[in-house]
Amino acid sequence: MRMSAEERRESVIRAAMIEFARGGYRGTSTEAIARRVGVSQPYLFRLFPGKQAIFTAAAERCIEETWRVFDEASEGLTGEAAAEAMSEAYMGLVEDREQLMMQMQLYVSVFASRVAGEDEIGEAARQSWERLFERVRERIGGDVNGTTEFFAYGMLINTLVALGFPREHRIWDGFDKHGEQGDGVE
Amino acid sequence: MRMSAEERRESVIRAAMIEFARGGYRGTSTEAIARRVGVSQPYLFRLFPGKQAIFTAAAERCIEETWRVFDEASEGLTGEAAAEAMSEAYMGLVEDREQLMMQMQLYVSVFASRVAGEDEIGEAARQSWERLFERVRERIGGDVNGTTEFFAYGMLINTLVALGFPREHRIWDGFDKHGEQGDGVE
DNA sequence: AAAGATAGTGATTGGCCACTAACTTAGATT
DNA sequence: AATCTAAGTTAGTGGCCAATCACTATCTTT
Repeated sequence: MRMSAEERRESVIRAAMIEFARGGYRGTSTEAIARRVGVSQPYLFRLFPGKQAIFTAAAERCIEETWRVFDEASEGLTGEAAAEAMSEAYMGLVEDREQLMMQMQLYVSVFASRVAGEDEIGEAARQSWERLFERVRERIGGDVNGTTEFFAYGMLINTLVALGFPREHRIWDGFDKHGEQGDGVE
Repeated sequence: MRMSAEERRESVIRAAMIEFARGGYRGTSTEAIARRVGVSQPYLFRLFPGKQAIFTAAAERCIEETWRVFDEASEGLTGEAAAEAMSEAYMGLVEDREQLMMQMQLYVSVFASRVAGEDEIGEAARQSWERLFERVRERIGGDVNGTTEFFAYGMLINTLVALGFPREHRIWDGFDKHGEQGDGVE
């Protein structure tokens, strides 16, 4: 039961990803996170300076993990083969929806906090995103247009999954014949 | 000052789009919406059954308005020309960010409410979205893959704008040479 | 075994917020 | 001018929630 502060922080981040993914920043109580961790609510504030910091940590972890999945899936591959491997891996990644929704929550939260005046979280998010983009680009082989297309289809996948379109729905039809055009999705 | 209930509802929806876009569902108080309308907060509950209903109305309006912009921009055009016109119009649309962020807020809220058990808002959102897709497809000329690509780039635009990447940023580079590949963005 | 440090809890608080109930004002109709 | 109706307000309530404070339990070191 008892563990080091660092280990606890780790499990808080994992729990926070799940809870924030579901409820967003404002819709998630620190109580809910603490309950999931199995720890008292006030203790969170010993591990993190505040709720905002927990969210930021979860968001950063979320993007990192995306790269981890891409990296594993495309290890040793390049070009089109790498893109296809990463696309397939991404479809699997969004399947469990926590990763996906945490991503979306991050996007809206960045905007909200920018409106509120503080853009720290946005600064961090942009950096993480750009790094992810560059890593994917490198893995694919340096093609900027191809990488952009890769992410474009990824963002559409995000939207359709978030909206709850089942994979059999005809809205997904445009993904089927896509290998022919060399985009690497599906 | 005094106006009919229907007119008031209209201005509530417009105010709600702005406020919900910034704060999301949970992060927006009915107080804030009422203040923007210039009316007392309890009066909102005479015009709408509850906060949720206000959000739903704003979300639906948001998607409708997107089509209105597409429709105007591409009137009389077909195929590639229509796609290009709509793409350009979309870049303008997301410029003022309210439309864009309301869209994103809708996506995360649909997921959240699905998790919470009620999928009514999701049902409505999927219908609106599919209709938008079909309308665009029809305007473009029936090509499913092209329409999918159109929306894919649209969703990437959403993400990059939400994250706050300025248009000069290199992350946008992949959009530049895009006409060559026949996608119609920028 | 004592002492110091680190992990963790219970109780509380001040503030916000969705929603209700009861009342008031403005405009049209007779 | 009186009346009816629809627009709008003031006051209030119960519930939730981030953060703080003061405290306890467990481990480690000497």
